[in-house]
Amino acid sequence: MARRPTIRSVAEEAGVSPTTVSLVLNNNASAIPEATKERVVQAVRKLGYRPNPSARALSSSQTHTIGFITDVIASSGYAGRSIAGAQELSWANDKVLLIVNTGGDAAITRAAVDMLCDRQVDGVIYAAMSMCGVDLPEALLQIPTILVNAYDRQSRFPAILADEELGGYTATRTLIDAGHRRIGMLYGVPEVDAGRERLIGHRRALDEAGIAFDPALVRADCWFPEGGYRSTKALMTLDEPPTALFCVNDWVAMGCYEAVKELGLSIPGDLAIIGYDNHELAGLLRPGLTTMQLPHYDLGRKAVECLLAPAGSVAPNAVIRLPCPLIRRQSV
Amino acid sequence: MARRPTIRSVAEEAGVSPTTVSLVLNNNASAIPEATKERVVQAVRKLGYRPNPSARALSSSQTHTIGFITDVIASSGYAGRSIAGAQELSWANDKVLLIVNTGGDAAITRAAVDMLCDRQVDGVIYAAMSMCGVDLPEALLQIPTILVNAYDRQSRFPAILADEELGGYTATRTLIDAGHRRIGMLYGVPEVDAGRERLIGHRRALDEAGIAFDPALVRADCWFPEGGYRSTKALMTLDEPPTALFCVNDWVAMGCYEAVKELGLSIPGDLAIIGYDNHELAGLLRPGLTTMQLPHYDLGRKAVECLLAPAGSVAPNAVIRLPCPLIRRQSV
DNA sequence: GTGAAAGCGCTAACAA
DNA sequence: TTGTTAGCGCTTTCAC
Repeated sequence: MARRPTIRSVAEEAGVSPTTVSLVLNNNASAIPEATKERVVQAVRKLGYRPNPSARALSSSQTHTIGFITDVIASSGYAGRSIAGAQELSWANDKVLLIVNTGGDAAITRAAVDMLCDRQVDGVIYAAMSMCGVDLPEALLQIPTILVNAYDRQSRFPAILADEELGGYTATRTLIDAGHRRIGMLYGVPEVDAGRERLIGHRRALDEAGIAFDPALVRADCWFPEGGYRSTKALMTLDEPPTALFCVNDWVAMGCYEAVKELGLSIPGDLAIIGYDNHELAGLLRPGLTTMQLPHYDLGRKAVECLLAPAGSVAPNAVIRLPCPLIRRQSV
Repeated sequence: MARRPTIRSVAEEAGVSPTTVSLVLNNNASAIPEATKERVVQAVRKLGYRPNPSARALSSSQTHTIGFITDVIASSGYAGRSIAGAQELSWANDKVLLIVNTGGDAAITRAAVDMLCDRQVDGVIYAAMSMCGVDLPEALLQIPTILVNAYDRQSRFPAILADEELGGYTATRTLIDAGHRRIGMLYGVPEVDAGRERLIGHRRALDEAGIAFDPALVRADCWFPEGGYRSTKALMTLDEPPTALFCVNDWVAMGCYEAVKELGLSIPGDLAIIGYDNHELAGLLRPGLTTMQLPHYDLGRKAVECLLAPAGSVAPNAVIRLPCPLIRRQSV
């Protein structure tokens, strides 16, 4: 099998030294005349030369590689989108992603971090599948690190998060702008940070519009369709039922749909509904579900952007929040 | 910042040469007495020595890295599961996954393959998100390559696929075993290979049970809930309606559920339903949807297994089919 | 402007 | 059984 050309063969072909070739290829060739450069470039092309990354890594300690650690690859497909976002921006910058999935296991996480240190990655992205606080191994302090959809309990690393509060605000605001004044919220379980923040945003929108918050219109314990179904039935039999509902996620919204249908009401005529997550089925419901989209792709992309930024330009305790776009369909 | 220990420092600490250390660390130490080995191991531990992968790669041309190329990271989350499967088995074998997403672009695919060659990966996995034939760059012939959820149009690489035919058979067989004789199928669009194969399996199960195939009970053009809804309504108003339905996917099954509910019928009493895909919502439906699970995780795992197997043990034109497990819930 | 030479940390052929 | 030596292919310092 034909050996690949080396920098030496290129140098010979161009009639220069390996140093010159290296200089030209790495854009450190400010002092080299165009003519020489051109000869080198021609030789490279002619031989089809491609530098050997291992050799480059050994002598420069730069691998052009970014480690991407995930805790749990949820079946939801969200992980995939963050990975895609990170991968695409990496690719555009000639970097490549090294992936490890820890299953949430602390020992594996430690081992993964060690492995990434060994491999001299340029940076590490730690992505959690459901937003939460995490404790990460000390060793990560040696490498530029950034968290996605998670925050470090000790604030040692910057975090990129979806702006859930703003999302909750926007969702409710959308309902208000559509003319609603009696707006309920099917709120998730308190353990989930995201749900809590969405509720805060919901209340802010209400306040801002001068609508008194009515605890009777908020139902907790909704996370799956079943909960949405039950809560909707309960709310719609109130003396003064809501005319619009903000659901903590699309699953809950699906439960609403079912309840509304059974009650013989119509969406959005009798009840406007807005969800959260832009689940793959949201667009297939009848009517299409208006919802807030989690910016997983953007989170991954932003993480790489931060890693690529000049050292020090992102404070270690920075928290960057990315907006959740509103996906307008027909349910509001 | 303290430098990492090198093999030399370990050798000095242990009072041996770097060669000896290398031999011990790479299990080529058959000729080295226990006592010496022990000294080396102690020194390694004492110094916290970890070999430098770049250096190792440079001199051995082995990177312990597997390239994983995906075409489109679908929102369905399936990509994530194949990646997880591949990653976990890789990890268990001290290998690591390098990920590239091509978005289905041929130029990017070529560039990705070149990059993986440059980086001297031990092997390449090409995973497509919906099962299909693909044309891959020539350059891949130089590296052990295996396809997941896709097959090479020129049969140059082995492929790992879900056994859709067997899945279709098992689904229908499940219905037959539950006592049904009039079994319909809501069959997908003909362009999708998977749907066609599921239909073939369906007919085989019918044949085997001596049930005549009745074309009136098969409806094409179902892929989303809407289609399932319409087709179910149509089938259930037949003179002799089916007592069971095999849906080409869970989305279609969801449409069935809605139609059945509207018709005032019950599942599985009046109509048994079995789906395909084990969508994340399948378990949240009432009643829980019995369905066939796509073995994405296993496909990824199997791919790594093949790559790790001794060279030549997997024929280049091999097609390995993995079964889709039946997920029993309450709809049959 | 350009090149020689010394590594980067490890492996492996060969010698002892 | 162990050590010496010569690379692996590239970067980078320093001298010409």
